Amino acid sequence: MEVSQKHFRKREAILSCLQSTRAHPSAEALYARLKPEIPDLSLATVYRNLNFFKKQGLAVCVANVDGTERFDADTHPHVHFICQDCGSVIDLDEMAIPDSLRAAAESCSGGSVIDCQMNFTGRCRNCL
Amino acid sequence: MEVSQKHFRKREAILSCLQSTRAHPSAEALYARLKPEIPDLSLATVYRNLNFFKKQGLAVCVANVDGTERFDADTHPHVHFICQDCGSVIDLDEMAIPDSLRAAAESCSGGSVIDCQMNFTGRCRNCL
DNA sequence: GATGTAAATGATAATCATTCGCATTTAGGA
DNA sequence: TCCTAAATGCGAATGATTATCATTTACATC
Repeated sequence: MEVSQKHFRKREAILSCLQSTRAHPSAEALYARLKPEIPDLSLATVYRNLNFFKKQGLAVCVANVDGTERFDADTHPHVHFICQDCGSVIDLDEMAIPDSLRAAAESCSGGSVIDCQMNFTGRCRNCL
Repeated sequence: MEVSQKHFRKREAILSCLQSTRAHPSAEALYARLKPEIPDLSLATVYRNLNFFKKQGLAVCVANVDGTERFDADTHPHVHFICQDCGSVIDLDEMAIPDSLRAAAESCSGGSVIDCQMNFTGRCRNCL
């Protein structure tokens, strides 16, 4: 059991790890979280699979905090709060992005909208 | 006149270059635009001054496109459209971000909001 | 005009996140 | 068992950004 687990796909482990958190982890954070249970995991695999998930619509990059991309398995457009001090990315579930905005953006830009992100930056409750 | 210009501050040149465009340029783009008229300009100076402008509230980073930060001298929160194909960042002036959202974000998050950005990604009119 | 000082700059090395190249391993079918 | 395509590990390469440090500039004071 121990041994056979090593031979299973790591892709699923990475995806379920991303799906199990609301912390919007970076690639490095996912790697650090998985490494103890999957010792032969490579950071490159995490990056590769995150790109794969993006292409497949299983994950999105919701923000770039201090030069590092942050990911979310919840691909439904929603609002985030990003703390400039501690770098945490928090869902603001109570705030919805109305679908009407997408249509408005398309008519204003003349292009086709694929995704939307709305991020507030500031100082979070803990850092205040 | 030609010669003395070289001795004036480059900071103002960088800022006015940023203020004169709506293209949301990267540091490299600003550098390329200024280099012909200011041959002894260093890319490091562009980066340094962009950080300075951010601290002073004279500019903001509105998006990170393909790993490159894009800047705007218009610090008033407004909506952008980012083309996944050509990487252009376009203002959607017709779409306003109501001030009420900031207050809502503060009450939802419990933190203090400093800035807000709302970006739609997709394919622009030219690339369609 | 000479001088002192703090800020600004140029050039380049260093850093850090991310991607690439390639050999190896795995999964799953013939 | 053998074959093939996909997935992976490892380490090098890349590219954007920052740090370092010597030099230059602006500007006040003598």
